[in-house]
Amino acid sequence: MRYSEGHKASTRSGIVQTAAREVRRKGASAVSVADIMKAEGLTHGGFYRHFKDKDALLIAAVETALGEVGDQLCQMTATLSRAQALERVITFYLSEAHLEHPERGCAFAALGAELARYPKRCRAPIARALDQYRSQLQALLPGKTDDERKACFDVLFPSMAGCLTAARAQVDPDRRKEILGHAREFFIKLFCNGQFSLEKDPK
Amino acid sequence: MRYSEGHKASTRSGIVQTAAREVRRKGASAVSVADIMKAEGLTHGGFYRHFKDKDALLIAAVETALGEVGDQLCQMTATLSRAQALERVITFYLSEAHLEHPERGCAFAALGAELARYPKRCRAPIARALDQYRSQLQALLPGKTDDERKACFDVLFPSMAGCLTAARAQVDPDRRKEILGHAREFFIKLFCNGQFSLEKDPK
DNA sequence: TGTACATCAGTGAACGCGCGTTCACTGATGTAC
DNA sequence: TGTACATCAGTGAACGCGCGTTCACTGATGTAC
Repeated sequence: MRYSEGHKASTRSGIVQTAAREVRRKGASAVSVADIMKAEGLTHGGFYRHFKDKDALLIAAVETALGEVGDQLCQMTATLSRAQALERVITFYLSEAHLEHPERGCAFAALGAELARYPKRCRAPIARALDQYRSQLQALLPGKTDDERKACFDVLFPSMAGCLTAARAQVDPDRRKEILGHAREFFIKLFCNGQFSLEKDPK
Repeated sequence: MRYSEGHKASTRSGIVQTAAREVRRKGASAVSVADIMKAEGLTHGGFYRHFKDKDALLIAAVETALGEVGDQLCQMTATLSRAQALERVITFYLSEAHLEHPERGCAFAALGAELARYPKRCRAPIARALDQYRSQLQALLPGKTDDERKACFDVLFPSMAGCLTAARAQVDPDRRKEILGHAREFFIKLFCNGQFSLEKDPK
């Protein structure tokens, strides 16, 4: 059968969206090409009309997942002052919703160390996507220059991701919330209540 | 053939050691029972004389890996004051040696989100092992009570692990070191140069 | 002391399974003439 | 306008492969008598 204009692009986009969700939920190695295609109502054979191989899908999925959350964070803080924006970002990132729904959340938190173990060909595009995530979000962070804001990102986001992951690694719901609470309290106090200055020490 | 006393225990221990290393290097799903046994000079069939299944090995490997690094951190700080110990811990955790050698480092940093996706039966033992890691290391952390030190662990270790993971996810060596440097500078400044107090606000 | 049997860590062929990937095929529609 | 052919997203059987797990077997040594 012949399909309408844009049909192929929309199929591809659906595959990527589903992959972005499932990869965050189960990890890259636990997600199969056939599962993704089935979720889209297709069969596995057609996959290779859209992607060279599974690695290409993984790259697209991670890029999409990071972009989605980046956009979401920018949107939800668009009308806020920088100080309010930062508190909003931290509160959202360390929220119970984010804890319970890795499949809709930050891909770095969901995949973490897996990203560093992807096949060689995937590493560079993924590293680039992470740096792009930083570029997108740096405007929300404190610092007088872009370099300072970037340095802030390099610490704040991976740190929050680590705490979120630690909470997710726990089983007991109270313990999960406890870790998240400790982290939220810490980062809010630190970055929003002015107890710590990120400025360089005058040498 | 019949083996000397303690032979079985030492074989088992060798399997666990190798698994602890390889799991941190490649991730749990990329390590096969056959590979581990081969590395021990054995064949895959004998594995089931030592472990019920692969999950049981994973649990033992994670417990062992966490315990090793916990012991190492305690030993290297045994003769130091608490302030010196904390700086030593941060410097070691965020060192380039740790960056480049996940297979000998912190299992939480090496496995991260994977731990939260292990088969159900593994989750509780692993969560317990993580809490034991915290109990072992809390004495090195600032805080007036055990609860305060535990809360400090809940933030500091996952945060450092997240930053280490972010560095490992990068490809360019300079960028890897840059992230690690930002994190080291931040945590040292914060916890060792007294710019931030972890005490609760008096309400 | 000698003999028959029990033990049990380790062997390696075999199993069923799910995976990524390939490929001949389908069939509705566009296009050339 | 009608006909023959080209296009190409999607199908589903088939492939080779590596995996976790099972199991009948091995063989050196311990033990019972």
